[in-house]
Amino acid sequence: MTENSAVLPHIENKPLRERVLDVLRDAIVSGELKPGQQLVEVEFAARLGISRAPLREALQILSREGLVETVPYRGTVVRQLTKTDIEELYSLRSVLETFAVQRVAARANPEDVTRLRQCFDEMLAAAEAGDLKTVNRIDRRFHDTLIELSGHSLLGVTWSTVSMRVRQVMALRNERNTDIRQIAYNHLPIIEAIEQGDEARAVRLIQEHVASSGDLVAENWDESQNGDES
Amino acid sequence: MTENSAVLPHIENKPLRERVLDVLRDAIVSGELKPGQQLVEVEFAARLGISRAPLREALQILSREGLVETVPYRGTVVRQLTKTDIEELYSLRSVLETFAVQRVAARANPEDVTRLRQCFDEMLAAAEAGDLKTVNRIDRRFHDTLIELSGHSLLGVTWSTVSMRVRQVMALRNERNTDIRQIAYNHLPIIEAIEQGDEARAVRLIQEHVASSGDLVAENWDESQNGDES
DNA sequence: CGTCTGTAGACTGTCGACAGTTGACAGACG
DNA sequence: CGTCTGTCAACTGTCGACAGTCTACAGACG
Repeated sequence: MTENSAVLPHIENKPLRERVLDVLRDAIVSGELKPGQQLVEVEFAARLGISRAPLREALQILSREGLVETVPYRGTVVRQLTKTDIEELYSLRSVLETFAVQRVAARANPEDVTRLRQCFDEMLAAAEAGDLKTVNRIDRRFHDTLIELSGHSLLGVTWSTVSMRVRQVMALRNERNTDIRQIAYNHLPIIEAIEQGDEARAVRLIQEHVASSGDLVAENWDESQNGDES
Repeated sequence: MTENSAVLPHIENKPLRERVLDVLRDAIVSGELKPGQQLVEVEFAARLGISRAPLREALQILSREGLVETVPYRGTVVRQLTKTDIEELYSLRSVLETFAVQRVAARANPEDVTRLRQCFDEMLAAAEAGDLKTVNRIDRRFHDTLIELSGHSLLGVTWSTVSMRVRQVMALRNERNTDIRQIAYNHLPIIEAIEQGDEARAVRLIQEHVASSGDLVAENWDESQNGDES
């Protein structure tokens, strides 16, 4: 070991399947690949400049995550999202976040609260600037942080699947521009309840928070909006 | 369509990866493949009489399910189970089952109760006969049924992952022969609470039920019991 | 004309071979 | 002797080719 400890950028050498996975996942949750669209292996492999093997391995995982649906000998399709799917998604999300909030509020660690407050501040700033996209990104970070702070790694991996699909729903929904600043302020009481270690109130607030956004999306969900491929 | 409607047995033609998946999953959750054991692709492909491609696709899924761990270029290993893993597993299990019980108790459907009672009866009969293996199998079925009756398909897929890993823990634990008949009787109050639509009590009972079995396993968990390969 | 059967095309499923990466060990060098 | 540098064997990662399966359509048959 020499004394040379200059910080060099890490050279990524992830297997192709992982890079493909990231690309496809992102394309699906961002709504770029629309529900119902066929994912023909030879076509996509060519488009990505790779062979079918790593692509197939990535598709297996996406299938397991519920983002695509694979029927043997028939191919892979981006999963359709029904109203029921969305209701289930948000109800499970509520259950998972409730669990996380319970654990975080029970500890009421000041450092945790600081991190959450930081999210809130940034979100508010973005809201003042009218930057909806950034607000949404920080909103995601807020909830991801909540899960992370629960210190429950299994909850973390479970959450990541649910979270991705929520993100997809957000990308596909009929834009419903509520008061953007209100979105930010909705998070404040949750942080305060956690800060005070008031578990019961924190739980009630997070449930209301998730339920209201879930209801909003579900009510205005148009089953037919996700037609066919582009 | 002719009038010939004789019921013929379905010929299974599942892709190899799915059959391989079932075989490997079963081997892992039954404890046949022990934590820490290396899964060398060429070796297993040869042992199963297939090529590496479908095996690899199956391994991707097992990895995503948390049963194995894959490090790029280094291979796949059956995942180790730490005490923390077990605590997380049972706490998440409790959360998921609580959610399911809430939904089932809220409906308090008589048919649902009948199905649960049937599990109980069979479990009791097996317990009287001293057949621990059957008791465990029906115990699994009881809890699976609870989830199924919740009518929440996303909860179902989430449960199946957790459930599998619980099964693995059961297979690997230091056998702790409690009163076998007591296991069966523990389920009865839960069923009764559901029958009466007493959501709060049903929730409390299921949480106690899961927590007690979780604690029992976690307390007696010996980290070193899962050494190396056979 | 309606129904069944055969065929063609476009896919997915599977395979065997080759390329790339890793960790361990042996030898060069100070 | 301790450290660094090749080299090697055992794997995993990736590829292109072939085999198997499905759907749709066209033609035979009553």
